[in-house]
Amino acid sequence: MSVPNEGPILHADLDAFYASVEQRDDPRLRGRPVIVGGGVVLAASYEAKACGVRTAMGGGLARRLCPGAVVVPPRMSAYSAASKAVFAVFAQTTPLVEGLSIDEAFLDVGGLARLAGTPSRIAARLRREVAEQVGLPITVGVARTKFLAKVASGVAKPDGLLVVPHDGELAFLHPLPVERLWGVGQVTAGKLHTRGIRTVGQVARLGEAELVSLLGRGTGRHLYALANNHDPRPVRVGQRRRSMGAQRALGRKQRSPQELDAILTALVDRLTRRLRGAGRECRTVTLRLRFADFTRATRSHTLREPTAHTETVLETARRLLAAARPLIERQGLTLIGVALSQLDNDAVQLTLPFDGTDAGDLDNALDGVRSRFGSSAITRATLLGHDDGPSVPLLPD
DNA sequence: TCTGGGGTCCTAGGACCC
DNA sequence: TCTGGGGTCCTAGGACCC
Repeated sequence: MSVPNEGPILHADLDAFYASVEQRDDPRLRGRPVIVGGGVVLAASYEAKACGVRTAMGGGLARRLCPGAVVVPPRMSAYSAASKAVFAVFAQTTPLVEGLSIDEAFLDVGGLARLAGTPSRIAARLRREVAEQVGLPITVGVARTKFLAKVASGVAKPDGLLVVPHDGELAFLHPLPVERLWGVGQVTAGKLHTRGIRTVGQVARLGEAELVSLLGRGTGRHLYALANNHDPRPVRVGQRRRSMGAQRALGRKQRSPQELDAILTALVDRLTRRLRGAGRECRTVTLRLRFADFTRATRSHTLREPTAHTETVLETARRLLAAARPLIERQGLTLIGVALSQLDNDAVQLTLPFDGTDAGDLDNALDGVRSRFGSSAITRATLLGHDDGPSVPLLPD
């Protein structure tokens, strides 16, 4: 579903989301550096960011950089409740909301002008309502296109509001460093830097052919369009998830095949449960591996028929793992993950099981018990004695 | 800085079909 | 015997984002 790109578009982005929720819920944390997460930083408050603490940083380094920081364990249910409340405020503003992650969304407010005032008034009210109703700071960028709105919110952070006027788009965009462009990460920025290109304006002065030869067709064309301010993408409502994954870092420790199988089983168990909970089925099962030297590999298999059955997915994942055994023994394994893709809607089951047992019924029975008594109520025999660790959803920043 | 977890999209080669 | 062009699907890798 999409709507015509009339704009203006708001990009609303919660600031240091997990850390802000912690500061909201515990007044003692306000104004202090807060780090969410133990072994690795899941989120840092702006006070902690000022010391150089960044998301995904190791916990040890973060503590050295910011000895005064309060480190708190993540409370995922609190964050997802806060996210729901914020998205409810978005929905009060306009039905045309495209969620990007747990803490970020585009809102198309074109056509609202007569009812709700100018875009900047709408954005200011949105910020006020999120503050009053949910108690969290949020930054909003306003522009004619999604890309410019997103760049604007990035520039305005934290707790800011920035409107890019129609007649000031290039003046806003061109002085910015190339890293501000959506889709420019370390690799692309590095390639541009070696050519002496540091600003968006310099990118815009290159020809499309030149960018394509430097960066490849996909990235080259993408950057050419963005730097020249061509972003026709409309706000899309009701986008469905295209894949679902779960992974687990293993550290340097050697794992026995039995241990690996137990971890794999736990990952598949968790994933297929989520899959069924969402009423979806998958066709492709991908095994993700990371080795001791931090290189990665994937092995995948596509099934003839879509499935949401734990045993079917597990069998496929086990075969992929078995086939990768020599690779793992050579390279050493530091992470194992499973991703499910080619997701379909769960069709009504028309086929009857030929042997009188229905794997789906067993899955549903197990899911039911778990949702009533918690996921620890039923544990596979192979998992006893192994801790699968907590599951962590999308990072906020 | 010895390094989470969950996603998206793009590219390229090979198999297979017409 | 040597050979076209086009399309789709699958697999694997890579860059990037939050």
